[in-house]
Amino acid sequence: MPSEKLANRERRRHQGENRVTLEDVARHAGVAPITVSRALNTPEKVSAKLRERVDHAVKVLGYVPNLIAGGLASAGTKVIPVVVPSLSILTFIEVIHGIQQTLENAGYQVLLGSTDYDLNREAALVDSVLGYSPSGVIMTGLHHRDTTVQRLKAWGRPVVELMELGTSFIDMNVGVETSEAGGCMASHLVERGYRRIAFLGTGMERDYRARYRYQAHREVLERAGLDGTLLFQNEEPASYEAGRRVFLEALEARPDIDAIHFANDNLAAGAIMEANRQGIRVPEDVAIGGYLGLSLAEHLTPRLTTVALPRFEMGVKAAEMMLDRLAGRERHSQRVDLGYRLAVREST
Amino acid sequence: MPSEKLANRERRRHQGENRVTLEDVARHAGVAPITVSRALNTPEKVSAKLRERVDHAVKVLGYVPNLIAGGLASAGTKVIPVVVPSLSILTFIEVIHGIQQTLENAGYQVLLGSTDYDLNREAALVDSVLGYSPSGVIMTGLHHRDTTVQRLKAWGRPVVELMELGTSFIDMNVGVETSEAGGCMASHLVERGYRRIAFLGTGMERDYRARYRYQAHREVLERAGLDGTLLFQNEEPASYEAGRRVFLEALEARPDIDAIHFANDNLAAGAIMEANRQGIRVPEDVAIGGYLGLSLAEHLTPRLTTVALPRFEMGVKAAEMMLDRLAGRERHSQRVDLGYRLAVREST
DNA sequence: ACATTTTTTGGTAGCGCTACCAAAAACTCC
DNA sequence: GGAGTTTTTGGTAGCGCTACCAAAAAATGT
Repeated sequence: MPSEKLANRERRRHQGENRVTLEDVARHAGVAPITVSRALNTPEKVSAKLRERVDHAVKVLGYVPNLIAGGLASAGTKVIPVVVPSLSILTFIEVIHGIQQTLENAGYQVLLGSTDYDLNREAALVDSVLGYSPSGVIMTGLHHRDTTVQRLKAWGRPVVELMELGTSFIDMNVGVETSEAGGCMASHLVERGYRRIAFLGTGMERDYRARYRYQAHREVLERAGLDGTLLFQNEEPASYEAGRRVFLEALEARPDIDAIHFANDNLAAGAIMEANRQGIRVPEDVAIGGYLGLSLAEHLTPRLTTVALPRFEMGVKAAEMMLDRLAGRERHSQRVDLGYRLAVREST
Repeated sequence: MPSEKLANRERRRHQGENRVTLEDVARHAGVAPITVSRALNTPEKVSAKLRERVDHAVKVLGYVPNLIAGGLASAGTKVIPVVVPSLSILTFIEVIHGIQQTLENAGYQVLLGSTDYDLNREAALVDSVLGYSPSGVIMTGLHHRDTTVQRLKAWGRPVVELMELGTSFIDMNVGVETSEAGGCMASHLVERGYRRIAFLGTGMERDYRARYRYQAHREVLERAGLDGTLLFQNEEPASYEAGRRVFLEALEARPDIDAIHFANDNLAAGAIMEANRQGIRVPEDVAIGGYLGLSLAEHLTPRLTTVALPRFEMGVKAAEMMLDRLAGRERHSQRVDLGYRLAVREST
């Protein structure tokens, strides 16, 4: 025989938590709960007199809106997951910085996810963060598992994919033509008259964008009648030390190399610093070019020639595209090319 | 005269969303909704046979748990806000990396907040993120508005404050003795025999930890009978360029300086690279010490002497302390000193 | 075979807010 | 002053899941 239904008060959950709710604020202010909600969220719909009473009650009671309940009731939160392959690579850090600053200023929160270049992990992460009913998702790169693409398309809310540009993207795409950017450095080295140009990279097994750049590098060299297969790589994560090591490896294997195209500036910087220590003159003995545009590039001796990406701006733009979409504005194209810049300095 | 109550189906919200809910999964699997919830969250409480039916239904229907609803029902989410003063300073980036990796591996999500060294902004941010009913909060530094401290203490869930160690903290504290660390470099320079030692920093108006280190630097010098007031600073954000500039400023103002204690490695690296360009010999003409332990320090010519902080480890430890608390374990002290290390290299 | 205990499964009110519908109050026009 | 319109305020079911209580089934012991 079922027991009698408990009164609401008796059946209460989370005993002892005793948090102030919107209902408490409503009672204190002498208005309906929905008026408190309106006062906080759409104050223009509430008279000045009642707004004042509500604001006072909020202050006196120390009320903090429960965004979980609000999110459930309105089918969404002001959270934007940002999914990147790595948090130890400065590129993504600067992008995140641009995103976070722009979104936070617009009243949104960034949920941070890192896939470690693993598409299965990305798929699981996307499933997980969608559970928070975010307003949209910002993710890195155009390569995903089919399930991830399908899931996000079916989800139907704004998605920005950033870094490289492509012709096929889920919703919006912002970045640079990554192959073209790689080819740009190769062209520069060829135009400078170098003949035995090597490509040095690390972690390229996982970093397909670096592979694209090598591809483009190769094509440029072969079109110029040069050997594009001088490639030195390993799977170390990119670092100054990795750059130092792969640089020494390359010079030992092929002392005739007259220019090196590094997959990124960290590697290039490590090489330049090692060259300085060993009395190898850059660019006299070997020219060095990088990719990314780290600020360090301007301070090295010699200053590093690099292909500079607008990383922080990319983050800002991705966030702006997201916010415009969320606000129902269509100010941006769905595909935005931010362009890169060849910064020719002393190292070539 | 009020209209008749609408049937549930007729009164349904969010028309057209048509998302798969746990109830749909329950119907498909032929079990109660709570059984689906248990199968997903505490599978050991469900028989293997029913678990299989549930898992199959989840897959067939493409169900994604609504963590908002789950969070409301259970009075909490598996989200951990991480609040840092800046996303453009490598220190905090590496800490965030340690935190995020550890929490993500434990099934938690990081909500990222940046205060830009503004305690009012921090207060607003804390109020905002508490609205998501997070499991705990990780924040940077021990300086907060009184309202922030009161709010977090009243909240009663785990809070970790990281970076500098103190005697008064909200809940848990992990970091290093920041003054002692600053004094360490000063002692090193004094012991090395330098007599006119300057302290160079930027952004110290906002970065109280740097001020603490200057304070300690000063005390060490004055205890050694030396002038501790040789201070060169401005409010530029720390960068290689800022380091370059303040370095040149200091040398111009006081050509007799024989050693420089930089507030951080970015500044020190900028100075060393500029010294190289200008033919100023380090440490012969002027010795240089830094603070932080950037990997760049090991690659410069000369290699930089620095006080190294375990930044990534600090993040990992903060997250572990949080997770232990959340799991009801008391493996850690509430105050963990990670220690720093004086890395003596060529620049002194 | 039955009693007792343990394990598994289920019902439902409620977590806190808001979308939706509606009523009341205020304002404007004739 | 009353009719019509606009603005402001209110009631409540429901968003999706789960804590709590309870029932049913299975397992164990005598």
